[in-house]
Amino acid sequence: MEKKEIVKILNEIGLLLELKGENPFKSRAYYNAARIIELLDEDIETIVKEDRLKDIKGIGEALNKKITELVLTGKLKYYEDLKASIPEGLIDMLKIPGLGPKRIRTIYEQLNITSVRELEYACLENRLLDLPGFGKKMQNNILKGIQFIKQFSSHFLYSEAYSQAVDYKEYLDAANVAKKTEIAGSLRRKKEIVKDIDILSASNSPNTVIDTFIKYPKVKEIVEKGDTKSSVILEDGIGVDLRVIKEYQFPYALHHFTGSKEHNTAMRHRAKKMGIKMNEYGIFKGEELIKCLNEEEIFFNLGLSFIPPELRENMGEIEAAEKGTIPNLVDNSDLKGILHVHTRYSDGTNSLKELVEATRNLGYSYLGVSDHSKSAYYANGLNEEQLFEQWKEIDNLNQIYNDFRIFKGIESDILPDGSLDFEDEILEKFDFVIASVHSNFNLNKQEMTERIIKALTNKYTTILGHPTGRLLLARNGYDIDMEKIIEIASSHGKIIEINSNPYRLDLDWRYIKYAKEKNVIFAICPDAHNIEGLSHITYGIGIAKKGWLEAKDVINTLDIESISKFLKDLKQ
DNA sequence: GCCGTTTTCGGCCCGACTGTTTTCAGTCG
Repeated sequence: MEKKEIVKILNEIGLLLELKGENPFKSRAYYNAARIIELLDEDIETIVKEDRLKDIKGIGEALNKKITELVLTGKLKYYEDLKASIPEGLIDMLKIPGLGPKRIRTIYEQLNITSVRELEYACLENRLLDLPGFGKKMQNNILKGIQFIKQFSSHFLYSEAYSQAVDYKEYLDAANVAKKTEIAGSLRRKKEIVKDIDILSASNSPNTVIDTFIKYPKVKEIVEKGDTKSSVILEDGIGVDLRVIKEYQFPYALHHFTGSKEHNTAMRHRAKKMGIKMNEYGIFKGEELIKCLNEEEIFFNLGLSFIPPELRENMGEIEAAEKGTIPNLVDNSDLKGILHVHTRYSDGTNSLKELVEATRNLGYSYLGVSDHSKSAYYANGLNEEQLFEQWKEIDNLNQIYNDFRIFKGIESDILPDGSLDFEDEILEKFDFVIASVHSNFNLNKQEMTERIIKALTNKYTTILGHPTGRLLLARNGYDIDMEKIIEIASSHGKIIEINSNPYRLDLDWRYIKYAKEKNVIFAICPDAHNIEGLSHITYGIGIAKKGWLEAKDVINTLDIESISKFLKDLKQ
């Protein structure tokens, strides 16, 4: 059984136990185990077969037995029984804001309601009013919550949320009501998908800040308004939380509200072991505050070097900070050039010359052009004749600039049988070849993996484009064995793309870290279809950071001479 | 259900807000 599936089942058991009203620490043990399995670099089946599961901290006798049963038989009786004992609809109810396991249990036990739709009717009939702990307001909120989840999906792309957050922050800054305001939460950690926007302000008069906060013109609904905290929903459905603290508390609160929850939990455990209490208001030795002017000093007081927000996912960053091995993360300024753009020759909207000028004006020293190949008829892919025409134009432009170089590339479709889209005599003339899947997504896992591996091991392939093929919030990636593909990329010296398009952000950062450990090299590419698209590269940088990448791991941090040589050597 | 320099039981991270109460439970982050 697949790791992903095991993780899902363990999490679901945790949830079901909560709904059953079991010991909360018991369900936490399952959540914890799910996370441990999720972060395993090694193949779970191997671990189980070698009976090493029980050696992992957090997996005891009972979980060892259950996970082993799952991995070996693909089933778990305990889970089946548990699931059968609880109506499915109760899990859906958890999506309603303000409803947690306890209240759902009450609703189920007292009113025998088993689905969101039934719950909605019950609210309209005022049947919740008589339940213990419920009242008119609660019933209204549940109704509103049901409307809300009907109307909006609960997640947003990083790029969308980030631009909303920046606008909100600018509004607050302009109002000049707080001494400091920062965007925190998953946005600060640059997660590819976020649930809401977290904003943190420092002020001695929090009410003024909150009053200003809720008057933001784009606010559609005020969900909560307290003395230090407020939540609103914006017109486009995204929720925004504001916390106001005192100025001296700002670094502690910034760390706290940046998260992740898992990182914070691990940090508090560490602090506790050192006799330090840690919360959003400070770190304390007994009652006494340990003064910190910034996050660096907080980490320092816990015996750690600074951990960049992008790494705070409890994926080994605390251990690395303890050892002083936090990587010097790649940054926008490290990039010397751009690869993977589309021009008007295929489905781009700017001319080659316009893109070259734009790239040059942004301070880069080279541009790798990669229009679609001939099979991509939907994207106006280039045939040989059009290709020769483009090469001629590139040659001419390369004569004009002495400080800038255009590389001839292609984004070649990976055909269903794994072959590339041109004959070898054409392929060998490119400076670089990006191989990407754009069709026949529904092959089974083995077929798809073999297809991609065949393309990847093609002599002329330089870069594997958007490796999982996912479209965030819209389409899951193809069914492939990514570990295997990463291993092949590593052993064949092939580059893996970090596609910076905000809908893709592909390769996923969780795999990037894994691939880096296998010595894979990356290219951070905008996949731009117009001049504005060049700026997407900054999202790719965020994801590269989350994958622990340094400049040396990224091919387009090389200067013109080095990358020319690198690309030439790859073809040998 | 897990864990152990307090080791086989008794803890397990912490605080704000809301809505319900009349001192607190539940939810959320």
